[in-house]
Amino acid sequence: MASQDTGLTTLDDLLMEAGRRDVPEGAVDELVAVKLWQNPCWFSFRINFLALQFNVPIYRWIEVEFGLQRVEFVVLYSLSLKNGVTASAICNSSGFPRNTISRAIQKLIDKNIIRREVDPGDLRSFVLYLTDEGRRIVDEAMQPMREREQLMLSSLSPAEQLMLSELLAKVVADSSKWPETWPSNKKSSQQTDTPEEMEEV
Amino acid sequence: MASQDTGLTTLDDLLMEAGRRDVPEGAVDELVAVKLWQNPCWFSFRINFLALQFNVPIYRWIEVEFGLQRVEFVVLYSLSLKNGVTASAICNSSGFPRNTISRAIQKLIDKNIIRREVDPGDLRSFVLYLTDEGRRIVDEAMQPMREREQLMLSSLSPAEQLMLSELLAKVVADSSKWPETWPSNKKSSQQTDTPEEMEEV
DNA sequence: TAAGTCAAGTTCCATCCGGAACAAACAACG
DNA sequence: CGTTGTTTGTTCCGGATGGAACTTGACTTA
Repeated sequence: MASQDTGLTTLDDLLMEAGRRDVPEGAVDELVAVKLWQNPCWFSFRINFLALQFNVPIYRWIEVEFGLQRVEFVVLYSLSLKNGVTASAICNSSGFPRNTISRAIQKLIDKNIIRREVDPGDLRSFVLYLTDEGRRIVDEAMQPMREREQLMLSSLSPAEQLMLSELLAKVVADSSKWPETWPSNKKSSQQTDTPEEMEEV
Repeated sequence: MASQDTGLTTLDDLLMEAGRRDVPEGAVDELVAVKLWQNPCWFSFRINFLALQFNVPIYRWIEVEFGLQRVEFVVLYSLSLKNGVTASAICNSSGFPRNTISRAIQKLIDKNIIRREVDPGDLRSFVLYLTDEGRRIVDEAMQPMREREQLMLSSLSPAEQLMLSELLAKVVADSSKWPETWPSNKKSSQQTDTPEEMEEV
């Protein structure tokens, strides 16, 4: 199933098993080990796993400490990096749908954490700004977030961290080329497929 | 706030801006560019962004094509990598909470995509197996998933992909050392909600 | 054996989420 | 100017989600 068993090691096998020998047996949970090293989709597993390892503790803490949902904090954090952006810009850079972002913005305005002004150049859209309270929250949240990141990266040397940062940046910078629907053009292989009426099941 | 403005370039600045010069101006959305290169939490942004770029199109397609939720497919995929595991093992390797996984398992059993048997060694837990139908679905889903991954990695050379795989594996393999609550040493929920001095640095 | 503790799964329920439809402002074009 | 189509943001609503409490089985200790 993986690759043809020719006895040769393919590039895919190399990619999949990369780093295996550096890790002692039993250092990770058994199913995690399988997902790491016998997984054709090694990349998506690794980034999803790491994203959750960051998000779950951090957003739980933010919820307890500041009473903010994950999406609300994403909006707040976006503004802390660049004040005066619109809701749609936050959507595009975060991946959340419009209505979810819209609701989060409403809540943040009610809580007096951000404010908005009509964009004079486009009466449909609003430009968002942090309030002093919003700035205070972000500043307070930043240190634990950075500490968690640094803990997660602490098994890598500074040179390795630099390499990882470069590689990930290169991949992200390529993202505008990827189609948003998938599989892109080919209509799903097997015949007799009336996409109109899949309601069943 | 970022680093002391000494005029020197710190390691943090290097990490944050890594790869910037390789990307032409305007190749990415403006706010994405800021989140990439002026973001103290560069690592969590990059992995979260990439995870969403993979998940959103793929899980939307899986939903349409097979009528499976994301969590259901995660269970299914886990079993395809290692048959005969328990619900709790899937929780630990995926990051979803127990009850969410439990519900997904129920639905998959109802749909005849997996089956379960009582673990003879521990009557509390069940051992899960793919049915033929489950195997068929995973086999059919695998190719588009791999294609999406490869598209996302296509800006990297094979050598760079190998390096990225090794670095991510090293980080994941270190994950058992990270505490599940954060910040680890500080007090928690019962707040004396006065957001005071301990955070000032 | 009985009590106490822990671990695996399940159920309850308030909340959250996102697809789809919608209103309003812009843009293009005759 | 109308007409038509696109973009921005909001609302509706059914289904999904996860924290907390609960049930049952296993393990520990006396």
